[in-house]
Order: sequence, then C-alpha cells, then structure tokens
Amino acid sequence: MTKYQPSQFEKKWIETWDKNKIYQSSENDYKEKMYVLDMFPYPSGAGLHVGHPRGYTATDILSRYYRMNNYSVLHPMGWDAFGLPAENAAVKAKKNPMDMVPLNIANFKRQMKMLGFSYDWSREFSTTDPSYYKWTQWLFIQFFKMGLLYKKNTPINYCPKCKTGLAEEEVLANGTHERCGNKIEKKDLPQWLFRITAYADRLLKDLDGLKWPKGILEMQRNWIGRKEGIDITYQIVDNPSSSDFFRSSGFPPDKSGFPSLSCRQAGRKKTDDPSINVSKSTLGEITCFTTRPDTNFGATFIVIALEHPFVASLLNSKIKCQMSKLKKISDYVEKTKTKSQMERESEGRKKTGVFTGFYAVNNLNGRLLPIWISDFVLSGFGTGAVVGVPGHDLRDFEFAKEYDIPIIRVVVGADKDSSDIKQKEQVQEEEGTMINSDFLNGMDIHVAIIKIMDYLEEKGWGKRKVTYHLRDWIFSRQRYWGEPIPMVFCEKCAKNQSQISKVKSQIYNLKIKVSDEVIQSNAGWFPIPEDQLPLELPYVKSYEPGESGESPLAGIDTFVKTTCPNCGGPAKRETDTMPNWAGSCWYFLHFALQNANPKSKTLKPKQTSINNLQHSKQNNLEFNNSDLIRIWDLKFGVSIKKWLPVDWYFGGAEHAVLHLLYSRFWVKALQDLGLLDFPEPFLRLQNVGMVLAEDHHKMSKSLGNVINPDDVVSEYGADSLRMYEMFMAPFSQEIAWSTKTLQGVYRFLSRVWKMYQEYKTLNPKPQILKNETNKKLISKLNKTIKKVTSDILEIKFNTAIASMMEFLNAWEEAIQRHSGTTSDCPESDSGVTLFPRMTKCLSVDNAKKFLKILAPFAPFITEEIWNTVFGETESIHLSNWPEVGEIEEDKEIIIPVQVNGKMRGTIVISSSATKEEVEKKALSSEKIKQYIGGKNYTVIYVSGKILNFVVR
RNA sequence: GCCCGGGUGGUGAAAUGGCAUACACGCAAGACUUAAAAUCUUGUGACGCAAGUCGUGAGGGUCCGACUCCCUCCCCGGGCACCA
Repeated sequence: MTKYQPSQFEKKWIETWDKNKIYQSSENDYKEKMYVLDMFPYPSGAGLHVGHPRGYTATDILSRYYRMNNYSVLHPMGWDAFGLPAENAAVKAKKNPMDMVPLNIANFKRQMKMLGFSYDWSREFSTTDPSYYKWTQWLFIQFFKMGLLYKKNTPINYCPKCKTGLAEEEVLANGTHERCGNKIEKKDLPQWLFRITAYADRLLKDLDGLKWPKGILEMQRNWIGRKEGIDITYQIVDNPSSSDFFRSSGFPPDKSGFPSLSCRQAGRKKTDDPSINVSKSTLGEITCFTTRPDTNFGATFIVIALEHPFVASLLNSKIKCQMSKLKKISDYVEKTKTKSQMERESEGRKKTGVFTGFYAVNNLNGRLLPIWISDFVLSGFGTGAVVGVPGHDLRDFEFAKEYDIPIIRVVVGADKDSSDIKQKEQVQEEEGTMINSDFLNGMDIHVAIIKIMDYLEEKGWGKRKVTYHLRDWIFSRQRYWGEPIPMVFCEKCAKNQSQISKVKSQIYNLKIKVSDEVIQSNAGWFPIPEDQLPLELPYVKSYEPGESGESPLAGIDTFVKTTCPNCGGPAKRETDTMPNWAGSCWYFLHFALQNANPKSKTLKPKQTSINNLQHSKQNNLEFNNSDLIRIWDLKFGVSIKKWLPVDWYFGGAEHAVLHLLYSRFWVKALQDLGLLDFPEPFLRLQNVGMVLAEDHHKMSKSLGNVINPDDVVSEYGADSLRMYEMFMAPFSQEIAWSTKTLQGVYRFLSRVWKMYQEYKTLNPKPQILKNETNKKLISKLNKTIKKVTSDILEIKFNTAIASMMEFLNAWEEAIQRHSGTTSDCPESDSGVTLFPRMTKCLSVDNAKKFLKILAPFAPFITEEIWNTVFGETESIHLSNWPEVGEIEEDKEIIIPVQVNGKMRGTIVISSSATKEEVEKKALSSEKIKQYIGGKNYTVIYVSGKILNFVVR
C-alpha cells in the first residue's frame, strides 16, 4: 500500500485544474450567484505569510462548497500594489517599484496556486495596471464633477518619515502613523479632500442592514460619531453693569453672576478707556454646541478654542480691548499653539487658559458668563466654543477650579442634594432629575433636554444641530507610487472671477449639495480630458520623496507642464498622487465585470460624447449624467448586475475604519451617480484572526520566528497547512503557530489516505450491505454531513474538521471490530473472499460522500483518491455536495439522572419510554434510591435528555 | 473614562439552559523493532487508597438544573478619547 505523500500529486492537480479551467466563473448560466471575496493583498517582497492562507482557505472552502451546491461562484484574486509599503520597500532595495511589483506578484501567485486556492485567475489584475487605474482616475473625475472633491490648504497629519500627508484614519491613537509607527506632525499643505462627511448619515444608517461582526459595526459607528445637540448663541458684552443689552433683556443684574471683583473693576474703567466702549453689535456673539442643554442653568463660563474667530478679532484689533489683556492673550495663544501633542500629554492635560475680559449673556437667566480661551476646546469639533457647566462636566470642573471661577451649581440632582460641588468626585455627568433650573425643575434630564431645546429654538436663541466625529478624507499623497491625480491647474482661469460659473458647470446636478466654498476652492482646477486617460505614472530614475513636501513628480517638467483644458493656455498638472486606498475602493466592482463581455476589455469610453456634453452644456447647470451611465454600462453594466454586491467578504479587522469605510463611501457615491443600483458593497463580513509565531509574538524577520508556507507545504503538503489553519481555533480568533498540531492534522490525512487505499481493488463493485454496524456508521456519516454543512455556513471550520475526525475514528473502530470475520463478503471469481474489512462498514457510495465533504478543506488528497481509487475522471470539485441521508435514532438511549440537580447516575432505556417508565427505571437503582432517602419528591423529565428528582 | 471582544484541563479548544472538557496536541504505559523514528493500543480535570468531594476569572441572583441568562467586581486583548 502506498504511503500518503502529498508532494507526489499536488503539483499534478494544480496543472490539471489550471488546464481545465474548472474554477472559471461564468455569467452565462442561470444558477444563483455567490460572490466570495478576500481582501486582496499587497504583494510584498517577502511572499505569503502563513497568516494569509487562513483567510484564503476559508473563502476557498466556501467557494468550493457553493460550487458543489450548484451556485455560480465568483472567487477572484488581484493585487493592491500601489502605496507606501511597496514604495518604501523599493526605496530600501534601490529598485523602481514598477520593476519590483511584477516579481512580487508572480511569487504570490505561485504560492496561492501551490495552496490549491480555486481563484478564477482570468480576472486577475493589479491596481497598478494602467488599464485599471485609468478607471480609478475616471472615477476621481466623476467624483470631482459631483462636487465631492475640493482642494484646500489645510493643516494635516504629516509623517516626516514617509514624507507625506495622511488621512485621520491612518493616524493611530498614540499619534503615530499606522504603517511605519513614526510620530505624526501637523503641517500646512494644499490637499485634495474628499467630502465623505456629506455621506456621514447614510454611512451610519446603512450599517444596520449589514451582517458584519458587531465590533466592526461599533467601530464604524464610533468613528462616524454622530451626536445630536444644539447650537446656542450668546451675545457678547464687555461690561456687566452698563450694557445696553443687559438693560433691555429685562433681567435684573444677578450679583452672583459677577465672576470676580477684578472683572467688575475692569468694567468700571469704561469711561477712562475708550477701547472698552464698544457697542454690542460689533462685539457680536458666540455660538456653543452642546449635547446637554438641560444643564444650561448651571452654566458659569464660556471657553473658546485658540482658532476661534473671536480670538482673531481680538488679536487683529477688530475688537478693542485693554493692552495688558491683549498681551496676555497673544502670549497664551502663541505659547500654546507651538505646544506639541506630546508636551500636552506630559503635562497631564492640566487645564490652561486666559480670560478675554469679555462676557456672554445666558439668555435663560441673565447670568454673565466670562469668556475664556483654552486649548482644551478643539477648533475642529462643534463650533470651537463650549459653555462651561462645572457642576456636570469633569473638564469644565477642572477648568473652573484652576481659575477660581466661582459658583459651581448643581442643576441635576439624582440624590436631591443641591449643595454646591467642591470636589471632582461630586461631578455627576449622567442621569437624574432637574433642580435649580426654573421651568425644568423636577423633570428627568432626557425630558428636560427636549423641553429646553424646544424652548431655545422657539426663542431664537438656539438651533438643533447634528455633529460628527468623521472628517473629510485627505486624499493627496506627496509620493511617487500611486495613481496620478488627473487634474490640471490653470492660474489664469483661477484669477478670472467669471470662472466660478465655469466651475459650477463642471458639477453634476445631483442630490449632493455643493457649497460655494467648495466651488470657490476649486477655481482654476479642471479634470484632464477623459480621452487622455490613463494619465500614466512616468517611469523615473529618482522617485524618493522630496524634503519640500512636494511629490517627486513635481520635479518632472514634462509631467507638470500641460495646457489648460478650459482656456488652452499654459497650465500645471497636479503632482500629488492618490492614497493606496483609492485602488481598493472599487476593485471588487472590477472583478465583477472583467469577463462579462470580452470585447469590453478593449473598449474605450465614448469620449466624444462626454466631451461634447461638457462643452455644449457648459452654461447649463442642469447637467445630467445619462451619458455617463451609458459609458459605464457599456463596460460594466451587465456583469455587475449579475455578481454584485459581494456576498462574503473576508479580511483582517485592521481595516475597520479605513478600507471598509472608504469603499462603502465610494459605492454610495456611485449609486448617486446612477452607476450602481445598490447602497452597500459587502453584505457579510468575516474577520480573519491573526496568526502569531509559536512564541506568541508577531512573526518578524528580526525575531527569527517567521514560518514560511513554502517550507510547510514541502514537508506536509498544502492540504495539511489548510486543514491546520482551519482546525486550530475559531476562525476569527488569533492563533499561535503550532507545528505539533499541524502534525496531528497530517496524521489525520494519512489515516484518510490509508482508509481509502483499502477500497482500491473494490471498484467497480459498490457494496451496499445491511447489518447493524453498517447502519450505525451510515447514520453517523449522515450526522457528519449535516454538521459539516451547517458549520461551513456558520464559518465554524474548526468544529467541522473535528466532526470529520470523529467520523474517521468511528469508521476505523467499526473496521477494527469486524476484522477477521468474513461472512457477508463478496467472493471473487476464483472463490476467494474479498475485502473482509471494508465491506462490513461503508459502501463505495458512502465512502465517496465522506470524501466529498472533505474536498473543500483538502482539495488535493480528495481529488487524488477520487481519481486513483474510484477511477473518476471528472474532478471531485465539480461533483455534487452529498444529501444528508437517513439518520437512525438509537433504539436505546442513555438518560442522566439527577437528584436535586446533581448528577447521580445514568440509566439505559428505550428511546420511546414514557416519563413514568424512565422514573421507574431510575428508582430501581439502589444508588438513586439512597440519594432520595425515602423523602417526598417531584420529578422533572425532559424527554430524552434528563431526569431530575427534586427532593424537599 | 467610554465602546467592543475574551477568561473552561499541562496546551489549542468543544459545549448557548440538560452527563463540563468533544476533537486535537502533550504526557504516561504497552505492542511492533536489535534499536530509534513512524505506526498502533490503553490511560490521562484536581484531590483522594476508596466511597466520594471539588471544579468553567471572583462574588451574588434567577431556575428543578447555569460555562451558558441577570447584577456587581477583577484580569487580558482591541478600538475611541480634553468630542462639549
């Protein structure tokens, strides 16, 4: 009998499957579709990590399972090869990434084939292929025309090591870059920004319908960070006692509202100091955002951010104040602005600030709120101004303590304690009933919030508002290795004010609102004509990032210099490139379309039509996108409808708020353009758990603990690696590599091999024998088929494999029990009894069933046995998934018997026994009787499961 | 601080209200072998000679019965955070 030696046949099957194209998807059948997708990898120079096959094996099992269940399966693979990692690796190796990437791809592909993944390689592409990024650029242009992109000089996160700007999502909580771990700096650079915030509400709402891991959904919700609150506007006054506003407001001056004596003195100086004599109208107002307007009766001060316009007004003397105050203010602002995040943290976030000398009036009670400036208020959130309620907000409390702002009033009293707060521990932020709050008194805070919002809006003092944590997406990278942004800037057109209407005419008139600010900031920017796509990334000698904060492309004259698509004069191309996320935002669409119409591969978008459209309708703001849809449909329409959206999507949890948010955004935007008819790209998401090294650390070259899949396959075969990675632990859980467990799986496959070798001479006479052992084993087989089927669909591969192991154990045991007996065995022509062991157990038909359920997990060994043992000529992977046959219930069952809920023994009884019979049988046991001790009892019997005597 | 996920033998882990530890690893003993490897067989939660007692991070609760449901707390992993 031959030994299980995977290296002897795995290669053969890779070639055969390839040659026969058995995994190619087809649009041209009427079967139900199933789109099973992996997050496509960045092809690094190191080749596949053993972590990669974990996800890929899972999608492979699903794809094979669905194929065997008569689905039309789309299971593609491609390469996410643009971006920082590839470029940094290339810089290090002193090779052009354009030369390195194809080599890496070839190696990745070899390894994936080696592992037997059933990808449809006819759809393979790389994000770096000009034929692909042509469309990435085309989409950029469509988004520009939707008014979703704007160019703005903005303080951004800048990685000094990678020498590029980054999106908020790429900065980790500790202020480092998620790729390289370097500290992020703030830098002012002109950037393309994507208006993802325009989709915040839909991105949030549509999460509800997705079958995604709870954790990822929560992370996206938190990242979007929707908060309902109200903007409350406060009048600014300079002098508490003499303000016109104050008199006209009808509120008597509340003495307790005067924060300190010194302030009052400052007010009295009014007549001597003309700078203070400013009328109410020029002082203006301050708007504060709050989610807790219910506490507004307890407000005692206002704090504004350094960047707040009021601060600027003070500093540039639009609003005059005392010189001494002004000095203090400018000193504070200067000092604080240069403070780094690190310094702030090392100070333990101690509150700092400076008083402006001005006050705001709380309309609710006429109280004067001194206006302070502090860096704990963020300019980027809400209105950059907060109203301080030290009684109910810890930060406000700390600030009030720091600067002796008196009167810490309690307005929510859960325990009816209305005394003022002295200590930080007394600050109570949530739940309770209103006190000291006029007409809100006695209400629960949730009721009070609604009441006060209604009141403020009615009076015109406030307006309900929704804010988000989500920021617009910074889309420019000052690096070489990315899709060139297909935009041209013309200085002449930018200066021309009539240009604004031209910019407007570039915008599709869709439901997304485009503000004048966006239009203004895009003045002078034009997409390159679409017939010039792709705008190819030039092959260059020097592509290292520059020190100047400019992309290396900026140094290439031939790239930069172009003509303005609008006026025909000299203009400059954008030299920033797109982030690596761009290519991955829509690759799942491209997979779905590539084979639809072979001719479409060479089809160019109908440029003439769209260009004509642009010119003819330049002055017509009712731009419509029907021609655009025609272009898209020509290339993509039919097949996209067949395959999309993605049914199963597998990948690491690290993309929770990056790729998974960005691609959802693009799909929604494409839906608004009329190009897609679904709102969400990925219906089901599964997280792949990480694979750590045997020492529980991350695998890394420097630690020398890296396991190479090539080595594993050459020693144990691809099937063992696949099975092992599925068997180790629940799928989304992290695992540490264990060669010992891998050997256990290899042992299992060896036993499978051995078992089927015994069938070799049995063929072609399928035996269906009927005896007790046989029936029990067939029943067990059917249970196993049932279990494996449901476990695959629930992504519980570990228990699916365990149940197959259990079955093999039972099968071997059954054979063991019958070896030696020869009755019921067929005889050969010469009268010799054949296969005494096998015929007692499973017929060929049933043996094939087991092989089939193992096939998605271990495609090589099953195909080899299918072919060499059973002589099948068509692949096992094209066969039908076995039906679950008859599962015969045991005639006798074991019932555990409890007394007062404690296990005291078991009884064996007929499965049809009644409660009374079970009870009687249990009582016949001396042991049980002893525990009952002759006392009164009641009986709980769960049919077929358990019997419990409850003794009082 | 807030939000997720988790805590079960020597190890990876099963069990979602009904015999806790399936399956696998490891370990021990045995068979085969000159020997080793491989393979196979048996045993293996803890304490105890045994009867038995205890046992799923800790404590409480619901229930005839809790790894499973509820409450309080501890620990580990991940995410967010001066977000008003």
